Amino acid sequence: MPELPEVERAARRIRRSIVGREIIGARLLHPALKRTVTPRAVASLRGRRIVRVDQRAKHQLLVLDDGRAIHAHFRMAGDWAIDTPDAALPRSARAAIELHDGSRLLLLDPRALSTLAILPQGVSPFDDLGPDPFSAEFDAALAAALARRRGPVKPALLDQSVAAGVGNIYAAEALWEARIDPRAPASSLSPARVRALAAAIREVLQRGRASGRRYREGQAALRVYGREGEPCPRCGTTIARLAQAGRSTFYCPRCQRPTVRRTRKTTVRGGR
DNA sequence: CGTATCCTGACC
DNA sequence: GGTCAGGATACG
Repeated sequence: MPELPEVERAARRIRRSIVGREIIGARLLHPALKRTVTPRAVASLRGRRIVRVDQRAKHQLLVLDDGRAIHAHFRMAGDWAIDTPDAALPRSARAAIELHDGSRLLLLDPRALSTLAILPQGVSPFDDLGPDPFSAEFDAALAAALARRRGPVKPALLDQSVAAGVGNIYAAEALWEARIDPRAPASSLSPARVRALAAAIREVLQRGRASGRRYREGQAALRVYGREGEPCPRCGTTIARLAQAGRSTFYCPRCQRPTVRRTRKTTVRGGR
């Protein structure tokens, strides 16, 4: 379930119930996690209090009272749940953290690709992230980053050092909004197109936040993602799909041209 | 840069 | 049985 709005919601949801609580026990429930977090590190959580939950892009930090932090990343399918230690563990439970107040925080992930790490004080995954789309410097930073990329724009948008928090769905949606071909070379976009793209990224993220529920293919909030074969909501042309860097992209072959230019008399600007 | 890889489950 | 999935990264 996690694109940025889901991660934001998940962090908010657990914040209320875990901040200020003391960890009385923690368990890893999947071999993939046991490979990356030592039993000793897990044991060291006992007795620590969670002082806050930080979240930036798709990264979450459960900050502990000794300065360390539990770093969580949901990858493709993670989520949090809160229950009690006596409840039956869901099949998708990958880690369990019991709290002093009798509640239990579960990392759920049917695919088991989520990651957990225990970070020493002073180490933050946030340091490697690019600008937040809602920050003041985003537009300029995006323009600079795209200008120096060689490949197509869509994979560039998924690079978290280019735009923090943009995922596969919203990259496709934003490109549709901005009428940019996902295959267009990143460095080929005009300043106006880049501005439109930056605004479109904010718009689709905002829409995702507002839509509240998880979105699924076929939901009205998504214009192109998962809609191969359906008509483009803007022009009626059949939505196409292609793979880039191993990820599916959906786009309108008509609205999203490499460059919207006509060779009649004068260059026609993008209007409808 | 693209591709393979980590996992499991849903769907054809 | 094969393909696909909202992510990130190691590698060629």
